[in-house]
This record gives sequence, structure tokens and C-alpha cells, in this order.
Amino acid sequence: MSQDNAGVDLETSLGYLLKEASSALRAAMEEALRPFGMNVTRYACLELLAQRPGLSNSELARGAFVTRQSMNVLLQALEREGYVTRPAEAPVGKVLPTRLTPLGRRSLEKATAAVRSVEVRMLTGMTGTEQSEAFRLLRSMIRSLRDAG
Amino acid sequence: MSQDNAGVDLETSLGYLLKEASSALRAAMEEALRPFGMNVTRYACLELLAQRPGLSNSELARGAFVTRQSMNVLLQALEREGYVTRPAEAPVGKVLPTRLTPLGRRSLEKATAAVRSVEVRMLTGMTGTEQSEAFRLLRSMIRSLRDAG
DNA sequence: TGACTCATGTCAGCATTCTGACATAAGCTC
DNA sequence: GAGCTTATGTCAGAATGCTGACATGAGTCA
Repeated sequence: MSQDNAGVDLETSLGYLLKEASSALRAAMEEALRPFGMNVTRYACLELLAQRPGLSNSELARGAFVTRQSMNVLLQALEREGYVTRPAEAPVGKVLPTRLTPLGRRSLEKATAAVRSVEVRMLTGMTGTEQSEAFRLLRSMIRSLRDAG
Repeated sequence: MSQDNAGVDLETSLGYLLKEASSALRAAMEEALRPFGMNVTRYACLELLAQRPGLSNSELARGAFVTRQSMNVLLQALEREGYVTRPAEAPVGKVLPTRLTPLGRRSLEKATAAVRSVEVRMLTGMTGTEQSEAFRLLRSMIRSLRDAG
């Protein structure tokens, strides 16, 4: 197993495990969303808009962990397909507040159940205390990464 | 804050937080690797080969969380640039065992220090016990996701 | 041996996301 | 107001990763 090397040991690296968990979660979500003709980024965008109506393109991009250019492409598609609406002109500045249409809301509701079942499955076997602890530890990692970013 | 909706509350979703942590880690690693002309997938491939020489294309793909088609493209580039070698013919079956060249090893060594510093930074403020706990909890999530995948 | 299943390497085409660039608007300082 | 910085929306091109498909080799089982 070549234990005595100078590199990062992937078997015991928390960063590698984090990537592995995230990859498994993403795969499970993509699979769950496929029947609805949706992918993770699309779902994240709709879910963000459901919880915080009027978010701008850039805010949605940050919330879905993609660039604002990528989110712009997605929003144009969602708008064309009638899932969201944006005013033709910015009420203030350049920011275009986006909102779900009834169609978008219906589409989201169907997908939400599937996504929630994936999250429930992921938490199987963990107590409430352990879930809180996982939450706290992940928050700590995020903060540390950002601080000296 | 629209608390009383039926959707997944992103503010308290462990899945969302997992994605956020993974995204922050990836961004930090890409930034750390950029000075060396490397990205995360490239680094993961070299690191895997350093720890387990002779891995095949498919095995590397699984270890780096990409498809074997993507890894194949990467390996062809790494081979062309002289970082890895593969036999012209498979010793057994179709599997082509890949190995680092001295150039590949030197390239990896320079990047490893940068990557390790990112991981150290991420773990800042966590005790050894907490790191073990994080490891255990992530493993649990991965297992649960795979089981009914 | 033959049929079946599974894993592998690889090619081609497509989808998604990114980087680079530009114009514009808001806020802040002098 | 003038100048600077920052943030935004958007377009264009490039990089990256994925799905689909095919041929091939190994293992299993009747």
C-alpha cells in the first residue's frame, strides 16, 4: 500500500473524503432529478428562487456555486422555457430580480420530493446530535478555507 | 426569510453545506495549483499514481471522480507531455498500467506542498478528535448514499 | 466449446462550465 | 463634480467533462 511516501495520503485525507462525499451526493441527486428532466444546478436555481424570490443573477450564481456567466446562460434558458421571469429593465442599477412562474413552482415541487429523499437517505444511521456535529464541523472547514482565501 | 415553505431549507440542509464545503475546497485547491500549471483533476491523477503505481485508466477515473472517458483524455495529454508512461500493449487483458516518469514525480512534488497547506488550513481550529469525527461522519454519509444507489 | 455478462480502452459528439472582455451602474473619497 | 473601486449583466471563445457507442478481453456457467 506504499504507506511511507511524502505525499498527501488519500486514504486518510479529509479533503479527499469531502470530495468523495460530495461526488456521491451529486451523483445521487442527478439520478433522482433525471426523471424530471432536471439537473442539480437547475434545481438549485429554482429552489433558491422559491426561498428568496427576487434574487439577482449574481446572487443565484453564488448560491448555486457556479460563475455568474454560467448562471446567466441557465437563466436565459429557464426564462425562454417559462420557468422564471425577469423584468425587461432593471428597477435599480443593473440588477434584474428573478421570480418563479407558476410553471416553475410546479416543476420545482415535483423535484423537491426526490431531492429530499436523497438527503434523508444520506442521513440514515446518523443521530440528530451527529447531524448537528457534522453541520458544525463543515461550517468550521468552510470558514477556515475562506478566511485566508 | 420565508421559513414556512415546503421545500428543502438550504440554510439548514446538510447536503447544501456539503456542497458548499466541497466548492470552497476545490476553489482553494485550484488557486493553490494554478502557479504550477495544474488543476485538481490533474493533481489527483498524479497523486494516485504516486501512491499506487500501475493503476489503470478506469481505476484512476474512479479515484479522481471523473468518467473513464475524461481520464483517458487527461492521460493522453499527460503521456504526450512526458509526465506518465503506458505500455504500448496491455500485459494482460486490455488494462494499461500507468506509471509516473521522473518528470511527473518532480512536478507532483512541487504541487503537493501547496495542496497540503490548503488541507492544513481547512483543518485549522479543529481538534484531532473533531477531525476523526468528521472523517467518521463523512464515511457514514458516503456509505448510506451508495447502499441504495 | 459456446453464450452470456461484465469491465476496459477509446473515439466522436454534445453539454456544461469556465476565463476573458466590455459596458454600465452604485458607492465612496477627495 | 471627478476619479477610483467594486459589482453587475452579458457576449464570445475555450476548456473540461459527460453520454453514447463500439470492439475487445476476462470470467462464469451450462
